Amino acid sequence: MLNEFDIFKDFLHQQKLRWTPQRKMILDVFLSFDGHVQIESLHEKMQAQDPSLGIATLYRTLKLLVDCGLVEAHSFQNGRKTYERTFHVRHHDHLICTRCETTIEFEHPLIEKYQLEICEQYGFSLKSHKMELLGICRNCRK
Amino acid sequence: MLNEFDIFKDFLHQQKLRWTPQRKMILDVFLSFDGHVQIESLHEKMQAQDPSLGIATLYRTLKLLVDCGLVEAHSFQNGRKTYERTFHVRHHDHLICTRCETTIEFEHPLIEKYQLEICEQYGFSLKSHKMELLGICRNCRK
DNA sequence: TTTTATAATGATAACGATTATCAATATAAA
DNA sequence: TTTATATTGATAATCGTTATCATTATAAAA
Ligand SMILES: [Mn+2]
Ligand SMILES: [Mn+2]
Ligand SMILES: [Zn+2]
Ligand SMILES: [Zn+2]
Repeated sequence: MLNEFDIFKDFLHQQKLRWTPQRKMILDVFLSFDGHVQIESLHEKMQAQDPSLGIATLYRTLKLLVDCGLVEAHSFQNGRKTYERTFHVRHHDHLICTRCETTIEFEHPLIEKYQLEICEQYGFSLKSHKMELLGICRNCRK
Repeated sequence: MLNEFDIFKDFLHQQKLRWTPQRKMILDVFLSFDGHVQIESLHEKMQAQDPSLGIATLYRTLKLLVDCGLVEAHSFQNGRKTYERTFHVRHHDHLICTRCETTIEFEHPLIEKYQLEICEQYGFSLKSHKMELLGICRNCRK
């Protein structure tokens, strides 16, 4: 049973790239978080474990993880990206509260189906999609 | 019958802001474009009409136009924003070709309906949404 | 029509997240 | 081992957008 580390290793090998202690540690740290993570949090935790690790390597590795399909990058609100694991995680879209920045995850099979229909209609080959519903969450409405 | 200029003027007045020749010209130039416009195009056309007009004012005015609801700002691909008029233009979402950056506009009433249902379910007050389908367009697939 | 309070302007410096650069080092295949 | 080349960390650069600030323009009030 393949886990994320094996998948990443295979990907690197296929691309003639190399498996390094830095990449291992970054994947390790990334997986220790749940949900949406920001570079800043990853960097802090990394620094705690090994202060010699540079932030450029963190950015580079995250990009590789996205390329190999283990991670999804979101550009929600404030210009900062967030990262989310996708391996053994169901696809979903997001409700985003513009007041407290909380996100709620949801999925709707019919919306996904209609998206495909629309693409067919225009001869479009769908690779991915982004759907964000922006508003005020239950808590913030009180 | 109100047009964009009247609406903008009213908005400014409500907010105790001022109607200036620069704001008039920027709205004028903006409306002379169809579809999605980038700052760069607006700036070029502005410079042609009046080279003394500064780019800071362009950014500031676009932001006001978004605030008053006449314009929608998109952050599609490369970090650059595009602007689109919304007055007397039906709401729609976008198919975006990641190869040639062409966009196709579409609307799907049921998708919109399900979005509302999801929000109700989570006690969420929906303000706006963003839905982008990314892939390869018919032309680029050939 | 002045006066007056304050909003707007243009030039340009600053911002800030991400990328590029580069010399030193590490990896892995031969 | 050797060797080709990928990777690293430090840091400079990028670039669209904002903030700053002194000067000027607007519009309501007098
Ligand atoms: Mn999520
Ligand atoms: Mn559009
Ligand atoms: Zn909230
Ligand atoms: Zn295309």
